[in-house]
Amino acid sequence: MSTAFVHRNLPRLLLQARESVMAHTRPSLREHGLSDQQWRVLRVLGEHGTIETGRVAREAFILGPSLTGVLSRMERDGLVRRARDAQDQRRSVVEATPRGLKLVGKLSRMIEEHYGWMEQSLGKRKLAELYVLLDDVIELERT
Amino acid sequence: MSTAFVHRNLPRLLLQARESVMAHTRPSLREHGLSDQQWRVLRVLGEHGTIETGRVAREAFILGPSLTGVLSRMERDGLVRRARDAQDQRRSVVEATPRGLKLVGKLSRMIEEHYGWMEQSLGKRKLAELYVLLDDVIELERT
DNA sequence: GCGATTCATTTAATATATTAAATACAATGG
DNA sequence: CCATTGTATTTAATATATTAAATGAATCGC
Repeated sequence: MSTAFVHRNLPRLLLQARESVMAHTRPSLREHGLSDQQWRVLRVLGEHGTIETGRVAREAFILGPSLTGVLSRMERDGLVRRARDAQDQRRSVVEATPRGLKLVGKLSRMIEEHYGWMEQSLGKRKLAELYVLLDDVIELERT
Repeated sequence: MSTAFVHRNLPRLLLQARESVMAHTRPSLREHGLSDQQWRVLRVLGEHGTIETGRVAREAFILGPSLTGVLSRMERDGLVRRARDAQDQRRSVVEATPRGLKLVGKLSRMIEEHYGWMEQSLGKRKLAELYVLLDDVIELERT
């Protein structure tokens, strides 16, 4: 009406695209009692085994203070175990419990199937292009 | 370590890309006392004038219950004004105050400059391609 | 007109995000 | 060694997200 925006709303588009992808995954996560963040943490633990919480925060893209709560709830639910790092008492390390690991396996298979579906419906080529463009945008920040 | 993911983490990439873009805008928003969500709302109001809160929710990509709180804090801060819709008493309508509109103008100019910078550093062509690919991904959900 | 249904928004309860400040430990220089 | 400085995590306070349920108003069929 009054204010004119020449360009499209890129942050909003990225948010919408993310929601669109997660719309397929989320119901499965919820069925297993996982929040988006808990899944991100679990996935990182599945890839790395026992690791420092600081690294979990970076890889799962969750800020420290949020991670504190996420991990304690996951501990409460028997998905992870925490301990102080023996070498450096400031740090703490986390690992998935057997139950947590089982969940990662089950859900990651499901998600890989989803990628297969996306490659078919969107095209393997386009998906690869998207990865490259997103990497480029992410790189811009480091400038 | 144990679990193997063949594909890249698309939701995470989209999240990172969004953060990367917002990293430029956010400091200006905060200087003016705005949260990300408040800016999204303000931007919508700048484009549409007086509109129903339901539409604000859709366009700003904020769920109803969250919007309730966002709007009351914005009202508290003198950025918007709310009223019941005369025709349909279930709905409520919002509009930006003069102060809110002034902010939209100032920040939208700043943001348009940012797009100019992105077009230069990333390339106008690539940015356009990204828009198309994101639209495609968003379309997938409607299938 | 009236009851059932539908629709828009809000309330409630819990989880997560954000920023600043606190804590607790480690590394370092003098 | 000890005081200083730096680092990892947590606490605190407020804002937002998420899901279900409640409220209040419109609509529909009869």
